[in-house]
Amino acid sequence: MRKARHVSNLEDHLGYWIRYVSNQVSHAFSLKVEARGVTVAEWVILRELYGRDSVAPSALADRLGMTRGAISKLADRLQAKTLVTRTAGKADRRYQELVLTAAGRALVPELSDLADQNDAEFFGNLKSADRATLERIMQEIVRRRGLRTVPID
Amino acid sequence: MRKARHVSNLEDHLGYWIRYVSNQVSHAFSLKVEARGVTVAEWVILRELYGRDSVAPSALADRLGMTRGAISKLADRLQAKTLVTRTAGKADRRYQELVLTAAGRALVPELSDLADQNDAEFFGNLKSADRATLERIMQEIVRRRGLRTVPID
DNA sequence: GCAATATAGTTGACTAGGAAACTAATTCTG
DNA sequence: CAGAATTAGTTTCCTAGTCAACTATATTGC
Repeated sequence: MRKARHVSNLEDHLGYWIRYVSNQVSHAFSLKVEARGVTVAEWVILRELYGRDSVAPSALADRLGMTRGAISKLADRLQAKTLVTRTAGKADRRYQELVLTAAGRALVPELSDLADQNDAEFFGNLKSADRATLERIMQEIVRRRGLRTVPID
Repeated sequence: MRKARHVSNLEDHLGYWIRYVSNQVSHAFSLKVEARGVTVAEWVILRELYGRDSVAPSALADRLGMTRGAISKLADRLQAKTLVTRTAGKADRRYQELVLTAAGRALVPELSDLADQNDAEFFGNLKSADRATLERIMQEIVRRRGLRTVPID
């Protein structure tokens, strides 16, 4: 007789539920920002540039946990949309200086509003104790695993 | 003088933290299953087929919230790995019958163990009250938004 | 019962990202 | 100070999805 082997259900895992919610939140947000002509990844870059004089692609790659190749292509797109400029560094010409254009600078607060809106849409109904618990647990997990990069996708 | 405009930080959003954790959990899981030669999406399909006589690709597409094109290609790969078979339906030849092979059937419990392991790795240290709260909140959000598909990516 | 319509699955064009090979600029070292 | 090693960014190839056009089968409605 075959040994009875336990096979857990997908829904038995907390990771399942978190991914579920995360995907929905991200997808909803992606619809919102794409109506403004940018992707979520582009939004994150714009947000990182906002309020800074200039940022090097490599710094973004490190901070966002993406490859330099990916940042290079993102910068291409953002430049094509005239939301950022890209110039060779003065001191060290290996580095580039990514800078928001006026259009980019104007767009960030609008996208930020969309982010606030999106978050409220999903989490606004939570009781504030639940909100706080959720935030604490997530941050605990992040801290415990010593993670460092901004999640993009 | 320019109007002061509030721009929220990325980390001000619960969605940010959840995506962060979700990405880490998924990525860790993906490394585990890929060491067994399958992707996360393939695992989800295998799990859906497990314990069922046969499932049609279209049913998977609906259930998993993926396009039929994606399922078609996934089925190609799973077939190439000889984990599933694909035969035209007897009654209605438009439908296919996806069925786990013996190898597929044997693999599912192992992958299921990896899923358990991965979940424990991230959430095992939580106090059980926190676990319960987290699960409740996530399910509440899912229920409130009337969502229905299994999250893949 | 046959044409119009609907449904299941496939395919090709496209997107976004990762990996690794590549180029250009800088720094290190002997 | 010249050659080696390092670093920043780009590019090519690959993967895994979506979307939309397409094929094949089944159903519907004169």
